Amino acid sequence: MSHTSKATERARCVVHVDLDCFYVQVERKMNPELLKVPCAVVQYNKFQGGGIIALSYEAKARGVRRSMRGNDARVVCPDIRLVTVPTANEKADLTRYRNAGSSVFEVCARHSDLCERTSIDEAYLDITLQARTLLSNMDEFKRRLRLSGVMIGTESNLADSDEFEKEIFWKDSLQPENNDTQDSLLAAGSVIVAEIRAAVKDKTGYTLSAGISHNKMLSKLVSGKNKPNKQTVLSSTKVEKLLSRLPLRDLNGFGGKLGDKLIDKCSIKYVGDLKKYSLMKLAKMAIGSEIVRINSATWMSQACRGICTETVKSRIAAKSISCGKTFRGPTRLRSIDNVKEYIDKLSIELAERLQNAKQKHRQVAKLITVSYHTGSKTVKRKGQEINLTGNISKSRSCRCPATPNAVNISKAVMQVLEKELDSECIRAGVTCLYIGASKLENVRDEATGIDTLLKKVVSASTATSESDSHLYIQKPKQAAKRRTGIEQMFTRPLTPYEPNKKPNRSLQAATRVSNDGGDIQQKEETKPTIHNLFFRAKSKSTKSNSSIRIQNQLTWNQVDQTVFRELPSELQKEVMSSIRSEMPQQATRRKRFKWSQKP
DNA sequence: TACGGTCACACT
DNA sequence: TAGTGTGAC
Repeated sequence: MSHTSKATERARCVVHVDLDCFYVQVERKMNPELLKVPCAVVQYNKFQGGGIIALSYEAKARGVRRSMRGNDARVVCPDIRLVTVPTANEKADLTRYRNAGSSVFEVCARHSDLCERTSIDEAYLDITLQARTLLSNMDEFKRRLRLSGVMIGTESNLADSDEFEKEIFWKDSLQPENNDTQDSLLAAGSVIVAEIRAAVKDKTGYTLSAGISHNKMLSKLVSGKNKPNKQTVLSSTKVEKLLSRLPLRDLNGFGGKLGDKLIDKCSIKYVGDLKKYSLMKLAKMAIGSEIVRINSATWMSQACRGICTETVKSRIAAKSISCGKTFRGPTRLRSIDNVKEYIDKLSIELAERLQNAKQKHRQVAKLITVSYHTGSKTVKRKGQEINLTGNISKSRSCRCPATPNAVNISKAVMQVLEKELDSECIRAGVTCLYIGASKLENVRDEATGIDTLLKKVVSASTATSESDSHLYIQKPKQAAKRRTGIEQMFTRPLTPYEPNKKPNRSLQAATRVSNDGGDIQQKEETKPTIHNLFFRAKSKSTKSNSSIRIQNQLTWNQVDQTVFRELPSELQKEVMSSIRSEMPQQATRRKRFKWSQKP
């Protein structure tokens, strides 16, 4: 990556924070006897000692693995301490971990520009502006650097790593003196992250690890490289080499069926191997009898080059709340009464959590969804049992009751289920029940006191900007015209570009699609799922044609210059060649300008 | 009949 | 929209 001042201006400092063996930390805080001994947190303990959901580093060192049951863990580590997750309403109750996580990310949110919680124990932070500010004052930088204990410019913590890792992962080994490098931004970021981690430790007692880099994908990739309780920096200069040797499945998004397919059918071993497929080849590439979708091809094409333009949002509250339970083996539910019994229990938990969301985040749900799995459906033909459908999984929704207490939720859910669960389903047995609340919207204050009225005014004037509040505020969604592939990646409507509105412009997130009213909606990055990467047999014939056809519709005027500039030169050439046939003269001028930045 | 309980999100 | 499926932890 070039170190032009333009690149430095655009560079972001994105952090991924990850709490170390979090459930264990929570249990240890409650019971210090568990400190420094091998221990694991298990869920339910009736079947083979329960399923392990968290492990201390001492237990990992003794050979215990997450895939083991509690009993297996005792075999390899006889003195392991097993702590059982509390239960409520006959199911595992994760409230204590959820709340502990919230306390951590509230601290993070107070200390960073943007904090986006992505799971019970992980979040992304964007500290670009803070890092830039720190970088602009070298004396201050050096003072805080000394206090933070961050080692700048030395290779450390890698004594046990192999030579390749030593070259790639430097723990905060960046040179901040040269203000014009992107690395200096990360160096300043390192100091800020160390301060945030110290604040979290101080306020909550929990330790976390962090990855610091220029985008979400890269920071997540390295946040676990020096666990526990350490942070790792990934310089942009090391990205290409790192990805060239990174096993494909290790990159976020490739860990599932997609990764398997690419490895099996295309002999791709490392992330970098994907680069040998051009964007167009990725789009047309056959994997078995299936074809990669073009919009996911663009995602892959960027990912294998270390490009990820997804922005960090400001949100620490969940967008949906759900709870459920599986009923394996003999516990499967075989009567509607039995189903109701558990829906009642789940409703108690959901109602409590909704109450909490209202108090804490002023959220109210609009939609209730129930989903269930049943066993196989079979019929008898000519005296033989024939399996018709295999397991069934379905979900149905209904409006959330105005007063979402347990009784009302259960009543609404059962109304749906009684229609849905026919005698055949009941005969097959229900193996899984989930209920959830979604479409969480920001509730208006209902009290009428003068202070509340004042608050209302304040919230109306400020709460529309996500960055002004750490609460997630649901914006009215508008149906965007869906665009795919290259068109989606490079086009933008004719609206003024606001360079300072966000720390960095996002590539696909910058794809703003005009709606009827001229409103703008941000289209987020396409996530690669096996579902959206491969055409299913039934839709193959029609959909593939429309996807591939997109390249012919692209014109130079639709190309987003800021997006184009960020692409590696080979991708730029590819895009150019795909539209060259209709290039107008004006475009030629632009083209020369662009090429001049990429020698 | 044994990797559970949750989340987010893409796509149709 | 509502429903289905994937992926991650």
